[in-house]
Amino acid sequence: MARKAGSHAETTGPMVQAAALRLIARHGFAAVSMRQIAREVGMQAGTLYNYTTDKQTMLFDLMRGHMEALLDACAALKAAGTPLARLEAFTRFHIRFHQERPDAVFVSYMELRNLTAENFAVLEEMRRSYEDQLEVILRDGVAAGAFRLKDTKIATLAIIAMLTGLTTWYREGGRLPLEEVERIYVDLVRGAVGVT
Amino acid sequence: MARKAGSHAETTGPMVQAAALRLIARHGFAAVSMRQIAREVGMQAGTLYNYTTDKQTMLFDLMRGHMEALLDACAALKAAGTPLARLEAFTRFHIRFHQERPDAVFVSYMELRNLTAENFAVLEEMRRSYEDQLEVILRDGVAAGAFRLKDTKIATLAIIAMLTGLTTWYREGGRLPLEEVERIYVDLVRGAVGVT
DNA sequence: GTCTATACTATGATAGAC
DNA sequence: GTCTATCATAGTATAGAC
Repeated sequence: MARKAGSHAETTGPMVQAAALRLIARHGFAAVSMRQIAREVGMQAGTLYNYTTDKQTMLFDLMRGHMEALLDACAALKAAGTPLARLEAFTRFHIRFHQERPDAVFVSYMELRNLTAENFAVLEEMRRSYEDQLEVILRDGVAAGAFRLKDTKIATLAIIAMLTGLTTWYREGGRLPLEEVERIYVDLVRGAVGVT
Repeated sequence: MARKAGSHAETTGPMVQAAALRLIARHGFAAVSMRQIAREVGMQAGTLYNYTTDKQTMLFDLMRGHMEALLDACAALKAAGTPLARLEAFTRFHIRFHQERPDAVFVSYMELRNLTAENFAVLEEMRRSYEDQLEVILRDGVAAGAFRLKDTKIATLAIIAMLTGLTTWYREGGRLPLEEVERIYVDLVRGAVGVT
């Protein structure tokens, strides 16, 4: 099949997504215009509509893509070993995954209110599904007598908030290497679940 | 001093602030128009400019007001007792203060990127000052041999992130009363700092 | 202090030529 | 697939009457 002149769909699509993600993370969805995104990619505003039906869909696709990648990567974690070992693996996974994509994390946590009700519901379901992965570990640990927790649901939310908070301050090349930061958070999490 | 007809500065000013805070928390700063805020208060858009010089100043004043209230209330905490007692007092204070003002918290954490560089710097300094209150407690606890922490700075940020995360899910009348939720978080924090 | 009216700029999205 | 041009609407902010 011959390609038309000026046709670059396979590379341009991802470029549009990358530009949108970066600008939205920086300035917020409502503050970023389609013209800005187009300029960033080097095209005219109208051309963007070859890659998305509208601005809302653009945001939703970015956020869904991030959550899908998160769930896929999390599912690939081997759920073997003691609850403590699994908790450690989850902690390190969460830190690494989020630290590698600060823009997507930022957008996924900050722009929920700019989604339509339907799109919001889809993402909420995915978020809940991710949280469940951690809660199962916590429940297993409590059942095995390894963890001491009053409420595994609240502990789940508290731990995820604690770990995700890292993305607001950690920058590569800072005071500590990520390896060391990971170890520190693992210790904080171990303590929080009552491992002594 | 006679007041002009239609003059309600003392009550209208706070009403404008309250409407702006609520709308911005709901939809985001960039997504809310001056017209919307005016409509919420029951005035015309132009009249808003009797209460603020511009939209940016309006946002900044809201955020600064929140941080000032936070720092004042935190300073009023008696810094007495053991490090563990002070840590517990800080934990309960942070939870209560944030839970009472979900809109202000939301705005203060989400709209930093919509501030000018100068305004941002002011708020960053206030935030750092608040974090320092907790870090002093953690350092004292480590010095006294009561806490076991590898890095008090990271522990400070981790604990604050964990506690603030509560505002994203806690709603009055939910599964647990705030009193109980507080107790659970106190336990999580105690564990995180290595108190057994 | 509030209103109406308006200046000026920007927005999301579409149509049609190439 | 991209561009230019455009539509219809909405944005912040100001001026001047009352």
